[in-house]
Amino acid sequence: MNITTSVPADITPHGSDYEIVSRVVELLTENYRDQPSLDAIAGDLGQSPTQLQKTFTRWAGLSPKAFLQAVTLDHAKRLLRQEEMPLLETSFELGLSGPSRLHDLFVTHEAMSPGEWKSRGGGLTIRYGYHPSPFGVALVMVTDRGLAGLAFNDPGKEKANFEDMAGRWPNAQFVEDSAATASYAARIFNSDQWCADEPLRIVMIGSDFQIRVWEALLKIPMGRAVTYSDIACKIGQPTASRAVGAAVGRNPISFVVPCHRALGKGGALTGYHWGLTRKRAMLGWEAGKA
DNA sequence: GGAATCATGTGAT
DNA sequence: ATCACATGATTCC
Repeated sequence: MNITTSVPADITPHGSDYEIVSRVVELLTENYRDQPSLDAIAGDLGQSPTQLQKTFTRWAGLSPKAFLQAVTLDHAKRLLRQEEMPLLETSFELGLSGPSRLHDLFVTHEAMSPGEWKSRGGGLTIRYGYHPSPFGVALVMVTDRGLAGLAFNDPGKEKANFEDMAGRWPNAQFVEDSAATASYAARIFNSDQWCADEPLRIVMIGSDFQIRVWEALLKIPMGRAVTYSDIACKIGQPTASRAVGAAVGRNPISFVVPCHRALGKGGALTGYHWGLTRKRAMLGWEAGKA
């Protein structure tokens, strides 16, 4: 099969594909040692093997088997080793003024001033909405300056999820307005629309250190990965790898700021705020697009 | 080898 | 001050 034209087929009306897919991913990664057959997995999930195969491939652009390979330690190490090109070398100064191509979807970013950060979102109006995505239902948050937050719901955790996000800017005012967020959602999850004509505007609300880390993440191209300590070096604090981990984990705009491309030094997937399974899913999904 | 243990920077309390 | 971390390197068995 060839290029999956990331049409809405990827994005089912109720995001139910992801729920199936995520369970497949779980099963595969938990038991990859005994190489479970497609039939066995399908049996566990109460699906027909062919149906499952089809759903999965439509979603990822990869067969379950190829997917498993793509999130293997081996592959992750390869992603890391490709470190040759400028990658993070490209100076920050260059990226900071005016629109520039950071990330595969074109992104311009803007950081909140320290004062705005200290006010913890005071005086800020944040509009939010829920939209289907390849990784489950996405919670999208925007300000008039651009995209401020992106999170993913697990079924049943919606409330905790919202509070997690809203709690980051306790003094902001939140208004449900999915009309305002819909265009962002559509744009983000259709790789077709990752083009330069109208860059995606995001606004980073965070401490100085966090913003430096998130900027570094934006420079990781699709299908590549870096380690936490790489990032630490690039922001000029080689011993701060652990702090980097904490900052990465605090990134409010998951996926757009590709926090899923940060791996442990040995290539192992370490943690992910929205669940390790989802991190694997994202990496596999990208492998299918690349 | 693999578990236990440190050194470590940041941000929240 | 103190604590929890999406880390990483070192040191024991």
